[in-house]
This record gives sequence, C-alpha cells and structure tokens, in this order.
Amino acid sequence: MAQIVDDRKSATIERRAKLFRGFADPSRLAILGALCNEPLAVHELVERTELSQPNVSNHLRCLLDCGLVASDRDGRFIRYRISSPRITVLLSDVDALLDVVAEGVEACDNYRGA
Amino acid sequence: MAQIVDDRKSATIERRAKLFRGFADPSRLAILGALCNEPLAVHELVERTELSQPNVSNHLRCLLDCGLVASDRDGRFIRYRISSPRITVLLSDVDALLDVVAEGVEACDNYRGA
DNA sequence: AAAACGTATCAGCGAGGAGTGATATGGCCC
DNA sequence: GGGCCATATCACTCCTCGCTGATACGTTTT
Repeated sequence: MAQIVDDRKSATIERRAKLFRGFADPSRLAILGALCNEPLAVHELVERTELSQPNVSNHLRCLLDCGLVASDRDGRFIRYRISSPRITVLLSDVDALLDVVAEGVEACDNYRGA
Repeated sequence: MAQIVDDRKSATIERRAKLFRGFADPSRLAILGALCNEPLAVHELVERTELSQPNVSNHLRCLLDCGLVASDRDGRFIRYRISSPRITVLLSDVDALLDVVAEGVEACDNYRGA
C-alpha cells in the first residue's frame, strides 16, 4: 500500500519532470515562443529561430509527441500551432517568477550557464 | 540594433530555459514539492524523498543559488522553505497542463523516459 | 574537549540529450 | 513525369548533468 502510494507519487513527479524538460531547452522555447503569436510552417520557424532545419524538425517531433503543439497540413507546408492556451499561461508565469529570481538564476552555475 | 534585439530575445529565452531546467529534475521536484507543504530541514528532506544526503544538499545548493528556496539556521538544523508563492503557482500550472497532455508526454520517447 | 549529529563540498563516473550532416520522403508545378 | 521545394529521419559526436562515496565543516551536548 505504501508502495503503491510511493509509486503514484513518483509517477506524478516523473511526469512533471518530463514535461518541464520539454520546456527546458532554448531551441524548443524559441519555437514555442514563436508559435504563441501565430501558427507557422517549419521553414518559417527555421527563419525566425535561426536553427537548422533538421534541428527544428526534431524539436517539433518532440513537441508534437508530447502534445504541446499540433500540426495541420496546408499544401506542401505543414503548419504548427500551440495545442493549448495553458502553455501560454505557463510561459507567462515563468516570466513572472523570473521577475523575482532572475538574478539568482543568472548567477547559479550548478548547471549549464546561459 | 537588430543584433541588440536578438541578444535581448535570446537572453530572455536562455533565462527561461535555465529556470525550467531548475524544475526539470525529479529530485528537485520532490524537494520543492515537500517544501510546498512546510519548511523542512535537510535530514527531513532526506527521509521524505529517499535521496542520499549529499544529493539533497547538492540540489538544495542549486535551488538556493537560483533563489527558488531560502534557508534559515535553527540551532544545528538548517530549515529550507519555498522562496515565493509563484513557485507553487508554476507547479500547479504544470499539473493543469498535464491534465491535457499527460498521455502524450508519457508516450514521448525523444528524451529520458519516466 | 571529545563525541555525536547535521550539513556541505568535492572528484569521478555514467548516462542522456542536443546539434550536425547526409539522406530519405512526399507534395507541387512546369 | 521530372525537377523542386518543404519536411522528416538517422547515425554520430560532444557536452552536460545527476548520483555516489569519501570527507570536511560547524554546532550542540555531556
């Protein structure tokens, strides 16, 4: 029983961590940020983010699998869009938190620095 | 000028990514989750999270540097607490988003699985 | 002051993920 | 239908991060 509770708890935590990792990459954040304004095709994302095309595609695959973005075929383009407004909420809450902790985060060198 | 704008933009994105990475680890989430209920000393966190003591200390150092937690000495204990309610907000945002995308996140195997 | 407890630090190892380059697939237009 | 454009996939390398084990520091107790 305690075991089951533990499993449930850790499963929840693992899911949260996995979702956070989805956002924990500058490239994916750039893509999501661009898509927050308007739906965009891959080559448009490549232009705006200045990432390589395979790189963008790889991240889009990841974001698509995770359900964070959705895609619609439009002729020979494939247009991607944010899947839920909750994503926008999450991103703006992060900015709100950054208003408070930006300095500390900037200074923390325990992991990959900016 | 466009360069400056780019720098600002990417600096913002880097900060966001770095902050997200702070949350993108099961151990740190377990610690933050425990601290959301009540302030706790290190050895209490060790008990509840079942992580090793050095491991907990390392993560606490990271969270402290980032400004996500604060610490108060209490005799020979050091009590840690969440630094801002915005952190709790962020965590519940993630849960809200998971209500929508949990399946996809679970299924996505592009990075470290649960 | 010595022992015991609570916490922090450090070096080293191992694994996972991000980016690249080459290549494959698929829809469009002349 | 052949060439072209938009996108996807794959193998590989490098780098970063998390965990562990040993150890050091500091505070309290007797």
